[in-house]
Amino acid sequence: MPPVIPDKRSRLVDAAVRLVHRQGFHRTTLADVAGESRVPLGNLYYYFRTKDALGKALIDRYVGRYEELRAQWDAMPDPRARLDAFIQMTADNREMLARSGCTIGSLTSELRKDDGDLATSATRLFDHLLQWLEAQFRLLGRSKPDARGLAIHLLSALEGASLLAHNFGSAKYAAQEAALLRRWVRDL
Amino acid sequence: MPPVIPDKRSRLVDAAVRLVHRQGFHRTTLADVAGESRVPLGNLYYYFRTKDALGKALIDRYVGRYEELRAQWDAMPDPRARLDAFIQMTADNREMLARSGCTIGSLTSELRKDDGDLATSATRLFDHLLQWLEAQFRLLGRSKPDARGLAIHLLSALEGASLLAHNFGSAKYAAQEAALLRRWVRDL
DNA sequence: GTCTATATGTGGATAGAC
DNA sequence: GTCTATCCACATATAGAC
Repeated sequence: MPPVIPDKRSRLVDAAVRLVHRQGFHRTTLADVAGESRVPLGNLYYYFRTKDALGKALIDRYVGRYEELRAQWDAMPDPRARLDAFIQMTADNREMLARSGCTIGSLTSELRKDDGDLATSATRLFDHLLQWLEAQFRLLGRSKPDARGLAIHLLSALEGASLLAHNFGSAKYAAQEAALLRRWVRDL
Repeated sequence: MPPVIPDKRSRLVDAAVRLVHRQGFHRTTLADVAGESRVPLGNLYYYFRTKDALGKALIDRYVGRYEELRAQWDAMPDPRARLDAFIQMTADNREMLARSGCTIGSLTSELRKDDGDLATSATRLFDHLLQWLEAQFRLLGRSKPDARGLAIHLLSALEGASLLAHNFGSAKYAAQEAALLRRWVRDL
């Protein structure tokens, strides 16, 4: 049986994920994506009629990733352990965060300054995440507005720490803030 | 006496500040900047030989702004009041943050993905800020590593909240997180 | 479905008159 | 110092053969 080679569409999105994270969406050309995935440029247009279409597929890919992670976290019995796992992810990815920042954070920050549909379609990523976080704090007995505030605080702190790690090119910022937030959740 | 018209160089940087904040650096063309500041495109190159040179002037402008703010804050006798004023700035600017995000945060996040000098020159903005914050926490009696961690936490949370406000196009995220952080500083 | 060649538009940058 | 006209590189997108 030959090794499984992902279909071209997936390969294109895979390449786009890597390149966009490293270079940003606007600075990543379709020729870059075609080259990285070893698909001729003209052929790329068979799968994605415009660059925006590729952008949407990129966002869909992130949504899919998030749903997988969420399923893993939801398998844990304790909401506190779930939050801990969520925070730990930032510590685990600290080197990548130092190199290129948070995939979602930097993408939304970039795309929100555009005017087309892409500007709004990145929004839903954080929306899902915040709702899930809010649900965990509610399970810890917090009132609805209180839980919302804590969810925003936690996500803000992690996104900001990723931004700083990226700004300074140093994983320490992500690691240190993650450690602080883990203690914060433990003592809540 | 005729009204004071800022010299062309300043006008160009002023226009760049507005446009880059709204559209991002890469999507802001030199023609945009020339148009906004009513300077013919060819003439712009007399003041800035390359787009990167304009980018550096942009960063210098932000450094200047920050030094003015810092002088105001340092005039306050109490470090707790200084931190409070720092946080309050995010609440005051919440509508602007919802529209275009944090000027420094989104600029550094964008430029850090480039390879030239610009990528590193945006870094110093947060560096100055963190050092000042750390000094305030030290004045509150914290140990050096402790103060550093608190400074990172505070800046992270505010930058993350700005990112969320921008992502959702809603000032609430900035306002709510600022309120939470003011209570946090008060009770430290 | 695949791929080469190319059209089209745009943006940074320069030439050179004034 | 100022401004018009233009060059050139490059990125998105298309045409059309296979």
